[in-house]
Amino acid sequence: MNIEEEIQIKDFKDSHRRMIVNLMFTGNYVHNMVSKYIKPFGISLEQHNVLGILRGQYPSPTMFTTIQSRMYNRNSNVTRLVDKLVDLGYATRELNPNHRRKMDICITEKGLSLLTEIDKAMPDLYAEFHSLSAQEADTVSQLLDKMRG
Amino acid sequence: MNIEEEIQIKDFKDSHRRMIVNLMFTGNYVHNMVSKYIKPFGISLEQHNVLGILRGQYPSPTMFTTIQSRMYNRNSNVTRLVDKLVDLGYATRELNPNHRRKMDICITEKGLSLLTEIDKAMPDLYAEFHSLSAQEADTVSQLLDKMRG
DNA sequence: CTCAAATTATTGTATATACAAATATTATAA
DNA sequence: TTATAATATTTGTATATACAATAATTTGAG
Repeated sequence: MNIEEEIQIKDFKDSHRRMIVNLMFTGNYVHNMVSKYIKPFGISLEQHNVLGILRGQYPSPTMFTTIQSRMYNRNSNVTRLVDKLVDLGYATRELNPNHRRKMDICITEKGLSLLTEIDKAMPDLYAEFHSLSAQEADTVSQLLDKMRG
Repeated sequence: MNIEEEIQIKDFKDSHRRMIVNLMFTGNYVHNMVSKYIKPFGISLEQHNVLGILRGQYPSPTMFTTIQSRMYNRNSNVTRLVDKLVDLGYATRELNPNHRRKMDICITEKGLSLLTEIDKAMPDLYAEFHSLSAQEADTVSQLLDKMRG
């Protein structure tokens, strides 16, 4: 269904407006799809995003600002997301011994196992996006990168 | 900057994963850009979205489910967004006289004026997206429509 | 007609977003 | 060295998201 049908707009004034609306709508669409896959594992998409970043540095620790700069949504409040992950036993947080204003955030073994579990289900999720070919998916990525300038 | 540099990922496993991440990231990027344009007018992007839908039906009223189905984000809680718009004097809400379980939501004159004001600033906003040509913007829209199936 | 099902809107709750202010620590410049 | 600026994290607050539960009304099958 095209974006006009999807949200019942007769016609957009120009191509850029259509694209902007389409990007916000489709961003939410994708977010919802991925979110529904991750929810059953007991964490949110945003918490999963943080865990993935921690795994990328593992076994080195990561600090808050680094996590924030690598998230899909940089407005996320990393302090509170990490709080949750620590409560759940998926991450640890301690003061960096050399720079006492920095925090060392680390993924735990339990966190790594959880990610492994979630990874197993991922192919099923990605399969839902195969109405586009790999080439078309690449085209989308290239155009989005160019759009953000 | 491409998505790998943007969120510091060395390489994605495949084209579809890169696209999915890129869509979530870029959806947030666009949301933030548009949001910052609308904020100074005293309403949120989501409230603006509702007002636009109400204007589309004006002078006919619109009911909650119709608003919800046409929003960029369908998980929005329309009751509370409309509450806010009514408080601000941009919309009215009354029981539909023929179907007492439906509500008639209408944009006010004040709401229409606000939208007109905001529209005046829009070309400046859209200009920020012209790193893509109109053809490229159309290609993005077509591929997103196809992706959603 | 009557009762169950469907529709429409509201409310409740936990989490996330957006943004500003506060706090603590480290770096730097006079 | 001391004051100032920069960095890193936390906290506060208002709004929005996500989802489930409730309530009221209308529809429709029997």
